[in-house]
Amino acid sequence: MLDIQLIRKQPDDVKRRLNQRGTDYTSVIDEILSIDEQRRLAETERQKLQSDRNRISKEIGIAKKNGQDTSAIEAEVRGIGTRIDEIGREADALDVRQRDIMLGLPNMPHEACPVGASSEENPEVRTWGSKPDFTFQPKDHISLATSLGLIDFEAGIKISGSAFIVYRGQGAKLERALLNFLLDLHTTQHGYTEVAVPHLVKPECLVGTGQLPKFDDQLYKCERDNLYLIPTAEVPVTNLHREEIVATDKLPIKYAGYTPCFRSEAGAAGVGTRGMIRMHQFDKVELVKITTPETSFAELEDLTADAEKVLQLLGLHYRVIELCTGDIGFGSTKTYDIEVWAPGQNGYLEVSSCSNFGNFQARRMNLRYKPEGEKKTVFCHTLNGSGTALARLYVALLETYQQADGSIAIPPALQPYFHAEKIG
RNA sequence: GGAGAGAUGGCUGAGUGGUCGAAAGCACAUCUUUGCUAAAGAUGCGUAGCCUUACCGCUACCGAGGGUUCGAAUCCCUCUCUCUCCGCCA
Repeated sequence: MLDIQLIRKQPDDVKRRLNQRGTDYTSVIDEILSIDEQRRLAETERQKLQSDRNRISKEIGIAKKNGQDTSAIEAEVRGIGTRIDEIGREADALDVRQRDIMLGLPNMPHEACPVGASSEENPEVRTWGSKPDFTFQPKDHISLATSLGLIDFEAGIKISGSAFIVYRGQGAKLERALLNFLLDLHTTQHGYTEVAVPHLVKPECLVGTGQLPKFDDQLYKCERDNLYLIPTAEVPVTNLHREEIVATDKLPIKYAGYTPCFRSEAGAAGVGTRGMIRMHQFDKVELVKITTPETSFAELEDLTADAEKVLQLLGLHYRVIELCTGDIGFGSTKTYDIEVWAPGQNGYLEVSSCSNFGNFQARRMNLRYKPEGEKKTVFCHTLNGSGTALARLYVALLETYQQADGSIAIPPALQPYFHAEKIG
């Protein structure tokens, strides 16, 4: 959520920066300002009336003690009460309306965020490694995983429908090995605390991280219990500190957590959904940081490097791109995507998206800290990035390490977890 | 699922209709004094909003939401959560 004070003070600046996303927010900001002004007028009036009522009610109390008749003055206060109800309803309605609009408003891209209209204009920041050469025609992960019996695509469809898969045998073990490798790397080498969190969350958590109210159709919901399946561990992990004033010496807080992720992917069916590249359920290790405003952008660089380390250790070629203003996510102010090379796709797959949300999420979940020597609390900055998504990492691994005889080599870093040098 | 108890400021914990935003203690901050790895005293110390250049001031908040009343932490209703016991269960 944006700061209403900032919108009031620098509306043109806010409009300019939001409009860089490629949508015109001019009229929305004007509407917010108009509602805000009406709201404050009503609020001031209400408070004045409440003040009157408090004062007179106290006088009544005193008069009654002295045995005086107060019926006339009580009638007067009753009238004030009626007016408080009226003006109060108006103020509350305006407040709700203002909040609803504010919750639907995206974050402002950072000033340094590259301006662009779409993903076409995302600049490449750096690359690591190179595309592997094959002496044979490389296969894609679908045929590799099927012929080696690692993944049963039909079984996934049978029990849950399309875009669900079943890992079997060595295939299931490979997924488990990757998970352990990732969690161990981040917790022992990068200083993250491992957390295992619920996979079902209350709606307010999703409001906190920004998925609600706007992206309700992308989520699986358990209607009867009013709980949602998490689309990413970002939601429960960041919300661990919702409504808190965290101690300054605890910052930065760094969490690594594995969870499955559930996404309905409404409207995403069709192109690019074959195999295991886009699924309704996939595993992911997520990195989350809660920091002070001063350090968040440096922490973003570190977080991205932590995610890159995964691909480096596994020997997978990748590139890092920065998302331009037209492609950046709803709550983010700056985002790096890490894309791994998948030979069977002849293309790059996004395995991590590392973002700094500034205080956008912190405002929504009221997450603050009190700086040393300051009286006022300040909103924290929140960051997260995949470290990394498992399914696409799995794809890149199979396709990169496939051998001429159809087997899959296991990179050395993963062997202590997989307990074998190859599959097949 | 059944029965009971509870929810007050960073913590402990008073407060059952009228200067209660809330006693007291602890913790914390500043200062003073005595001194030496501490003690005593003084003062301050919740959050948010409105109004203000600022100061001042005002309003709301005692789990949440309604209600009664001139006036609610306090009375009534609904809900949520926590704890204890029973049942069921991986």
